[in-house]
Amino acid sequence: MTRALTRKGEATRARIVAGAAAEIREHGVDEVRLEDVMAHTGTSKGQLFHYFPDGKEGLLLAVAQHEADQVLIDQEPMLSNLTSWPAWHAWRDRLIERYLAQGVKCPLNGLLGQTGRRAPGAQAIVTGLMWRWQDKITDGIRHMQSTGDIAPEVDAERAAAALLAGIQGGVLLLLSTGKVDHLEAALDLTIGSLRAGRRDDRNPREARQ
Amino acid sequence: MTRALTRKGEATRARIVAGAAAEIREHGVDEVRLEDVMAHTGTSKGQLFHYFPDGKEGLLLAVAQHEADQVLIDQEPMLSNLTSWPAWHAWRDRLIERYLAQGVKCPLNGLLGQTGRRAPGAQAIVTGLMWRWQDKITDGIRHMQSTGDIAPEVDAERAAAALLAGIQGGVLLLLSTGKVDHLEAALDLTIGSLRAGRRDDRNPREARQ
DNA sequence: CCAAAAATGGACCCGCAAGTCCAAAGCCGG
DNA sequence: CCGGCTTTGGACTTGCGGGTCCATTTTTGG
Repeated sequence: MTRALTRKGEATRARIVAGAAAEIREHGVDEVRLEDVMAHTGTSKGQLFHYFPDGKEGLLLAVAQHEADQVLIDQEPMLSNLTSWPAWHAWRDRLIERYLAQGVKCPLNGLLGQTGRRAPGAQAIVTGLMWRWQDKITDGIRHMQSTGDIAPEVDAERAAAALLAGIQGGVLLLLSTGKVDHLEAALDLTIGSLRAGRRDDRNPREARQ
Repeated sequence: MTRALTRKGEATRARIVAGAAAEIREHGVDEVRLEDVMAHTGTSKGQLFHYFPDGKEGLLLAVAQHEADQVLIDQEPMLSNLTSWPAWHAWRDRLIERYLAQGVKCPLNGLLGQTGRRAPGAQAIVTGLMWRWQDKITDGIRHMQSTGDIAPEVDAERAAAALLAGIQGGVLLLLSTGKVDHLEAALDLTIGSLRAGRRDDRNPREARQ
């Protein structure tokens, strides 16, 4: 079925995905025309539809997956080794460095806001990315708890969720304000709070209507 | 100049903006055609271009401003009166309730990801919204410091930035996962951390390369 | 070296939706 | 009640860009 790709074909397909991804990062999803991708990758319309029979839809989906994977890869090896405070801060620095460098050209932005609405599968890709990301953070917290660096009362799942939210929001605000301040603040305060090792995690009962 | 609008004209213009906003919330920016807005608001193409000479661009900008204002209005009167812990939690509950109800239909999503790229001015609108939002939170923190409910060493600006980031990320994750967990976690942990009233805010020097 | 299959190029089609235009109402002040 | 405005309606134009098609070249396996 899916196996009918020559070595050369495989290469071309990859080139298209990478080129389209770059183009999208640069100009945003709905600014990018198939023609742009063709020009940027040195391919013809025939090839595009040869490798992506579903047209733009399919291509976008492939790009989405590509970008989602890249997000986590860019955080390695730190993300998978959150086993000491220096490691955590190295990860923090990597995140800030990466997003600062990337600036406004955010694949996530395109993924969520735009691709999300279009391709039904893109939603799943983003969701999957988020869960994988959060799981990695959770693992890190659990490991720190096993070494006694984080208080055992902390709800690892929940703390990871909050941290991930801070990161996403920080990046979002970087996109609109152009400043990393929010990302830095969110990372530093949340990690600092873990480091202080108390249970901030108060059960949200009282004010519930 | 800008004054050539009858009472009736004013009403029609407002009707168009409100209708377009609703339509966009429901279906997303780039799914909405002028024709949809016309149908939904009982207007004709002539009127659209009469009131928005810049066409879709201008209409989108007006909608963006309308939605941005609404975001803050929806948090009142809580947001402007973060003067006690119960008030803070009432605000928290309002936020969660609002975004839970709204679900996937997020104006921000459209604003940032989509309108942002298109209209250059939309970026400014979002940025303005974020600063106003953050300022309100900062005021709340400062007030709590004045009453001794939050430790004076806390950097109000920075803490507000982190909290805002958590909120934005929480909403973003609500959009992709459909769960409020992240928003809840971010709010509860960050507010809880303020309430515990220590300086999580450690200077991020050490790990800096 | 030879089919068969895959890879490539690019001309063409076609629908959609933004934007234009103007003619017909409706409203307003004098 | 009149002349000129704003307001409204909707037919028409237009260009863009995704998708189709097929002819040609290259690769592959035997």
